[in-house]
Amino acid sequence: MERKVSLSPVFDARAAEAKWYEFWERSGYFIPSPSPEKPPFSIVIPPPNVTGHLHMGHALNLTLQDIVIRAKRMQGYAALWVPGTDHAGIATQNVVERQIAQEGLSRHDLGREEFLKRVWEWKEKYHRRIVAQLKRLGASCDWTRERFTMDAGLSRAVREVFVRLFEEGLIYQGEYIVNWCPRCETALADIEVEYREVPGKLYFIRYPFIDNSGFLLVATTRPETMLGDVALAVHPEDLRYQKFLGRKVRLPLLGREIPVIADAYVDREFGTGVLKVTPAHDPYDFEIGRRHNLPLVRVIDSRGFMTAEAGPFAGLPREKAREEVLRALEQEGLLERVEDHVHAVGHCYRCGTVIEPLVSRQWFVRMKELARPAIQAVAEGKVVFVPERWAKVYFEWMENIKDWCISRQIWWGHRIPVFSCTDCGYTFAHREDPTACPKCGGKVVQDEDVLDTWFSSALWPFSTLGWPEATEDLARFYPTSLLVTGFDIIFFWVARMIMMGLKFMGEVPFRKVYITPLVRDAEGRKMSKSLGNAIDPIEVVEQYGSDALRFALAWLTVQGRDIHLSMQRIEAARSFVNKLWNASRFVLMNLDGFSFLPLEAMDLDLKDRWILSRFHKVLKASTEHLEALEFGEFVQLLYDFVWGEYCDWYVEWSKDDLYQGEEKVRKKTQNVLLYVLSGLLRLLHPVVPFVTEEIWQHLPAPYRESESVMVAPWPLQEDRWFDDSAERDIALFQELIREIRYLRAELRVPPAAESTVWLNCEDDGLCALLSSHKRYIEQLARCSVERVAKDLSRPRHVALGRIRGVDVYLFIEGVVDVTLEAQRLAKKLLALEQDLERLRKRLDNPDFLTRAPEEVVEEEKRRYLEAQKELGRLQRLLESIQ
RNA sequence: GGGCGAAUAGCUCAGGGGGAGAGCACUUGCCUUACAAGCAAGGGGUCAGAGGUUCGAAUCCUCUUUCGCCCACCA
Repeated sequence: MERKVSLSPVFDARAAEAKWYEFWERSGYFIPSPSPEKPPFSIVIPPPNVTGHLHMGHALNLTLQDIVIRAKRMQGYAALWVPGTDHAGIATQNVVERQIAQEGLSRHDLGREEFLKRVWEWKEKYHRRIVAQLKRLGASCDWTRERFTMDAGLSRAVREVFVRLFEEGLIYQGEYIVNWCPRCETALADIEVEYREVPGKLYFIRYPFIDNSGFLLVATTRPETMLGDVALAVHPEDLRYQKFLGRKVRLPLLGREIPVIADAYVDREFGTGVLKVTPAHDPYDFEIGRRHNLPLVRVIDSRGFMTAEAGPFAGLPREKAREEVLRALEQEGLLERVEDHVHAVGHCYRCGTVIEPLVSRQWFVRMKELARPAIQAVAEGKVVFVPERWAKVYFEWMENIKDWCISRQIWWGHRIPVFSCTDCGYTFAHREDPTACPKCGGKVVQDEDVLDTWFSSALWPFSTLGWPEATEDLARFYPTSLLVTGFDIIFFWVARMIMMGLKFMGEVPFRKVYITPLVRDAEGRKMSKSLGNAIDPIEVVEQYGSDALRFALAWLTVQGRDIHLSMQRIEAARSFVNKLWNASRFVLMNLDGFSFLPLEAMDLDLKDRWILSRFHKVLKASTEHLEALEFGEFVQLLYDFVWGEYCDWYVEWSKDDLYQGEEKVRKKTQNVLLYVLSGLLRLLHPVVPFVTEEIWQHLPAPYRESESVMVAPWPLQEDRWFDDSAERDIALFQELIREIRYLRAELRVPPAAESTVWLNCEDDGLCALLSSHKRYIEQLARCSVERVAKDLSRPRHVALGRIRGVDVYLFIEGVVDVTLEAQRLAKKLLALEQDLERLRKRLDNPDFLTRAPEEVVEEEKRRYLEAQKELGRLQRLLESIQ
């Protein structure tokens, strides 16, 4: 069978990407095999925000998931990757609010229904965009199973979960102080608050006793909240203040009389040791207030403005109120001093606004009870974190878990399915929307709030598979096999999925959690739009191709360190893809007269046995790395093998056979080339799916084992191809070739000129090996090996080279520069002497001889003898030229 | 305040109890019929510092320094 192949010298990534993704999807390859004998392997995608755009973190995440899922598919699993998107409550609502703000409108102008209509429109538009971006990366998701956190099925799951938790008393409503974003105008969960160190001030304010017998000095960072003070507190054992307990002070500016109380929470060391208590605006003051039955005085409203309670400051925004309060205090001489003070201030994780702790009525989930089995499951290894250390982070949080505030005062999300009767006041959760009060038949109204977006995310691994229906998918693919996500959402998402999975499925949601590193820029800074250092993955795909990006990301993914992504690294990856492409072109362009031969039927020579040995070792090691989710090591091994062994040596040596070998030899080498290439394409396919598919499609049968590399079987690894002796021999040839190349380069032999070389070997075995394969040397060192013998005497006009066991005599034009020759050899001699010295020291140490393992001692002795022999020969060689 | 991670070539990083590695960058020479996104050769490092364990430490332990991250109720 003859094939004429003409392929461009540069891989056309763009054309391949469009062509092959469409082909794979059309062929149904992304859909897991229904065949029951195939074991299941499943991943659910961390659903990207529907209105978001793909950033490098996603690209990394998706690449790693795709690598695993593609490999598992080839390894014979029914591999399912469930795609989907998240409605991302606050984030999405904010985006749409900003958009309508450009029309001069607020959501309240539109009304709930109209506003939600706009969000849904937005969602449709951006959903298409994000899906298109996933596809460009090559993600082999099963799009027939795509889900959205607010689609009908998932909404049902959310409602089912809520109602069950409600009925079990695990969801409750209460009036508590919560983190409030005055810009988003909603409550936030504790973990949705980001604390940032900001330089601030500590203000020392005098609170005069009502009998004017002096004052207490209080330090605060938030003077405006003093308007809501209801007490001063000191530590009960603080001797400085005990005498004031029970007395009253006058609240500056407002004149309210407030008591001095004792509470152990107060830190005697901080400030003056006197704490102003503002239960309505500080979480810990709230607790103190409860303990002491103090009233709540709200001076800041839900939009961050001062309330009527703030007296003369009513209506001011909180920042302005601070200034005014300070000015007023100063005027009254009550502001004693101001100190610089750095402290952590909470910000909204969605919009960055400073959080205002406010008291409001919210829904909470009791977490302790849910957390207990989830802690146990991880402790027992039912869920394994990779890298392991993240389990510690998980435990730490879970063991100190607080109740979860799940209500949000926004419109975009799952409406809380709690209804109350306007007539009798009966409040209940319900799976369907009720038409009337079940108690009195009166009119019911639904709670206005929606659920935290993470509530629906927590159900993702089973809701996407059809729960609460008992679907086949659920039975087959739950628990899922692997979750790939970032450490930043271990609390938000991973922990909650484990809790909910155990609660509602009675089983963990995934067996393994792979925590990806963070993608940073080349300088190690977080990639962000504001820094302008973000590399847009889609732009990279446009410029370098999806394969290059995927390869670069996987290459950099090693345990225990963030990724520093640079364009240089992406270029290097692109170069590799092109290298693979060109090596394949070479193989495909040299298939004249090809016909298939099984390896067993071939007359394999040294280089063939070597490359097959190396291939099977690499196959074994790389497969193990992949199984262990060591992506960087997996990729590095293949990179080194493809470039440093297959291309640099085997392909080069094969040229003799292909260009001038007899037919039998040519066929043999064609088959070895194809055998290894076909294996490499399959090994590399999970990382670089497009280029491997493009090449695969050009492979001759039977190396193209299937209609697509995507559904080809993983290469079969066989130890019987391991051949240490061939590897040792080839290593010698490589060493020798490098020595001759080195001499030629040093002596400035014109690259086109062919050198004459004699090889003086120290034993017959070496002679036989080198002379029988002297073409290996001639091919790659551009020389003619005229003589290979033992005890060759050194001719005049040669440059001297030396590797273990072999003197190299390289014939040169004109006079030999003895000084240079001596320098070169002396360099080697020095290295050898140092080696010998180090070995001698070790062997002279009786402790080493007695305590080191025997094989180490033997090895060192062997090295010593070899080095000694080598040194002798080298010295004689050096003497002979002087 | 507690915890975690990192420090190795100019840069980005692998490795890991017994001979210092890669990519990029750099120097030199090559458009050699797969590839100049390439080929060949070369220079370059007290493996952060100090102790300790060990026959042997870049590697394990302790401390220190620097950087980064997470958690935490000092207003």
